[in-house]
Amino acid sequence: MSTADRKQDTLFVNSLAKGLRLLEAFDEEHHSLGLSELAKRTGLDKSATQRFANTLHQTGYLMKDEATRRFRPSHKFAEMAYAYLWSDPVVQLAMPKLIELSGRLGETINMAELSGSDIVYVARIPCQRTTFAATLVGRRVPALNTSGGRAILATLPETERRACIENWPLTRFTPETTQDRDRISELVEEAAHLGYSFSRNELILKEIGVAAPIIGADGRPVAAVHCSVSAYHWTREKVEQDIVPFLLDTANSITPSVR
Amino acid sequence: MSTADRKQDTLFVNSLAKGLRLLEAFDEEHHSLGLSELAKRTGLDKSATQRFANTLHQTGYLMKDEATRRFRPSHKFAEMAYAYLWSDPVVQLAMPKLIELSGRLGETINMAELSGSDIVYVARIPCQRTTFAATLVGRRVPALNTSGGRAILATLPETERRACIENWPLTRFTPETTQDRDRISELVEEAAHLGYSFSRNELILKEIGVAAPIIGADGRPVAAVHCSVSAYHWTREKVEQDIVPFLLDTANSITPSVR
DNA sequence: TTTCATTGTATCATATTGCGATACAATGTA
DNA sequence: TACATTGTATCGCAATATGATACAATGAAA
Repeated sequence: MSTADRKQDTLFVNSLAKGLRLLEAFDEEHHSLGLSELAKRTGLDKSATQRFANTLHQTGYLMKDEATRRFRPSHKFAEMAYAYLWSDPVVQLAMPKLIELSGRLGETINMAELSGSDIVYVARIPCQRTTFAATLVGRRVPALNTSGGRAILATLPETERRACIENWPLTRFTPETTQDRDRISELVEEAAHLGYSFSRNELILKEIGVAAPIIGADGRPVAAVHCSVSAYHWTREKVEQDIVPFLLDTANSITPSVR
Repeated sequence: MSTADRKQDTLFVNSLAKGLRLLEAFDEEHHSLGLSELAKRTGLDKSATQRFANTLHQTGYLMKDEATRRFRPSHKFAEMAYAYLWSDPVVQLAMPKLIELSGRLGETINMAELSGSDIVYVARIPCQRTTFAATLVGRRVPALNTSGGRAILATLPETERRACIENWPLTRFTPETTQDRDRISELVEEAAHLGYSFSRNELILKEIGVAAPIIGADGRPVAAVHCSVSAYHWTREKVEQDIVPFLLDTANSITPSVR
């Protein structure tokens, strides 16, 4: 390796990086894990896994069930979201407006931010109809598969959004989740034209999603406000008439100032 | 150090533990930090801080503003809460019931769990009146200072709760926050008698809190359902008449089964 | 504008830490 | 009961992480 590479290496602490991989082994499908499962999911050596799991337990990040010897996330995981949400000025700015919108519409209201090729939900105001997964802050889903992601993409320069549509990953959440990149391109162009994005059946069957981008002071998108409703009770026309105007008003009022 | 101490030491990875301290340096008052501030807040050597910050940046946990050279939490912080919330069966069980209660009462509804001498909020259903801090999952506050904490304590055996009241820390959030342990003891005894806890002016002036414990299958408390309302619009009598019955019904319906 | 203080970056000799191989215990399954 | 899998404990050793240090960059005060 070159001198430049070597320079990078001496500022990188491998033990920390490996330990963080244990934290990332837990997700919506892996609530608790034993040492062997942790080693498998992280690709780490068994002894290393034992050391890192023990350290995370002693520092309070993992709880250990002494009977089953399985580890699970502790409250410290939740506390990290608390620190994140305080550090994100858009969240502070948006929260009261999202709550107001939720009160007005009586439907699920979210705010998501672009993160690589995904969006991450940073504010979630649930209603009666909201599934558990859809109530949780921190959920990450592919941008191309969501109205929120498409609303954000729609505000990027044309060549940039075209590259995103061609290259970013897709995931199938329902039998109807769109995997057709041409179709997604059409939907993003439509969103660029309308100023909001519309989706149906993407994450949940019979669920309509509509999202509007939040534009930063620099003209770049920073987030999207999203509303989801049941297709059993709503049509696109009704959504455009009764929800979209308020959604756009809310999104437009959440423009973060220059720091 | 004895052989037993040495045994413990070789399974503890200091570099990981130190790196985690950097993550914990961010909170509601520290949204972004430079290297010197990180070193101060963590007690780590300047070079170590540089290495850990660089590693957390490269692994995606911290974002770095190249202009100001300051670090801030990334979406990975929020994602950790997502993993935690899936791993906590009480949260999954409770969420729809809390949403229903919120719809019925139109006020702020939370669920908090005991964590050491604190409570940590793991579900938050805000309303129009809710302050930003009170909308955030992962917030940690001293148990003795909150109706939720007292509701939980009230269900512990008498000697155990007495020890907690005598020893656990208190924090003053408002000029009216109770620091009188005798008074807290009275309030906890009252909660033991009533089955719910009542507070006023503790975290926010002119805010009334009322909480009911959620008891696990083993008879131990696991969490508390909490409602907060404005003292401008509510009295204790009115809360006891219009909120407490529904609060108790909700708390009683969230009893996690034996695993 | 200059000078000084503070913060950030880069480097290196070295000691200590963390590694991974291994043995054995405990638990689960057939 | 026997075997497979998982978890725990140990140790020799190489590589990592340490912290001291020098210097660059930036900010603040005179």
